[in-house]
Amino acid sequence: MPRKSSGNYAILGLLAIEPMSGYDIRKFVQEVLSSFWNESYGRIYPLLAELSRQGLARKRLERRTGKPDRHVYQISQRGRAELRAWLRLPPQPIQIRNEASLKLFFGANLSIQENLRAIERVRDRLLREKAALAEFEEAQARERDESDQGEYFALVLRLGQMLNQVRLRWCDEASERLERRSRRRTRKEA
Amino acid sequence: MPRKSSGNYAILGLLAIEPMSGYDIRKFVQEVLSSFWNESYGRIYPLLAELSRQGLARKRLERRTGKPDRHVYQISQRGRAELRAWLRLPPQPIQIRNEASLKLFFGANLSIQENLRAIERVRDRLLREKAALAEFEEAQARERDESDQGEYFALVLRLGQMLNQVRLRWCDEASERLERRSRRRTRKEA
DNA sequence: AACACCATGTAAGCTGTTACATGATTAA
DNA sequence: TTAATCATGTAACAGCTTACATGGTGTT
Repeated sequence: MPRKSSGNYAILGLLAIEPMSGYDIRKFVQEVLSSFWNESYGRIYPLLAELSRQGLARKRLERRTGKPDRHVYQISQRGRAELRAWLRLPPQPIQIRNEASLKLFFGANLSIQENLRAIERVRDRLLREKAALAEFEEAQARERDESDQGEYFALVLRLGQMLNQVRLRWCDEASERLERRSRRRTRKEA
Repeated sequence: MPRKSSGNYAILGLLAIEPMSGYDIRKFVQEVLSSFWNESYGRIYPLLAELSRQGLARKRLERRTGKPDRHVYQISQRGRAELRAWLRLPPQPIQIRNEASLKLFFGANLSIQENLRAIERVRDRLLREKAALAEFEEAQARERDESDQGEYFALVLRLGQMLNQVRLRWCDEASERLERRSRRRTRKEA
């Protein structure tokens, strides 16, 4: 049996937390998982249909007044079993494409000043992320969710915060190093 | 004009460091860039051909005795200009798929012990990465490369080390939290 | 002779994004 | 009525991996 792609299981895992629509899933992924996962609409809807066809999730129409109707998917017992089996497999290696790092690695092709500005922009992004993470933490603290799901959510949130913090520290360090180098250069030219 | 994919420029950037063959590029990416970038053979060779067709790199056959001949690509002046233009564009957002984090996020579907073992495996991977990074640092220190390229290499190497370190710290913290939770649970059952 | 590494390339097929099409509801 | 958000889906295309095919060279 060819191993199914992780996208299937990512969605199955979310349905195991609570029943969701495709729209919910997209939102959840963007808001909560974005620091280590992504799924687009173009994948979510076909994958939901497939999960439904395979009997791993059940689709039901939720009629609502005041808001558009929606298709809510609920994980089945077989779905949970498949999810657990997948969770036990060794994880695939991390896949990453960090264009900002790549560009800095090629920084020798630009001026030091341009690279300093690039690092500044990275820092801005990190500060915005930091604020978003802090909001999550507050929301979490307010909810006082003692469930297992709450615990694992807290763990990955903490990882996100630690990574964010260390990246910010790196920005400071890198800026300082480049500024020193820039000053050394000006002195030599004089 | 449709914006070309970053793969083109990643390869162009490597050729700007020194002339390389497809094989060299693959090796370099795996050894040096793997913490933030990846390119497979299936992309490298077609992209090299395209760069050559567009006049951004020149291909030449290097005949060697004692080793197989190889096709070495050298960046052209136009290639350097295109590279600089790309470097100045704002970077694409980070793309990441971290299956290990995703699985831990879904940890509530497994036992605490299973999740602890998963974290142990992550830690092992990180320790191996740490050793590889330390080797790089030593090689760097030995070379005493004072060029700009050496400086930018050192910067991204440093980022890699800081991220590795903080991830290891997170493993310790997460293990401790889960162990506490596990003990609390056993007490309650008693 | 076998294995490891060097070296180049292609084809099939999956993965994943983007743009498009469609329409409901709510608030300004 | 305009914009924002909620909501579902598809089609075209680009990105990317994997397996395969092929062959040279060096070491054990």
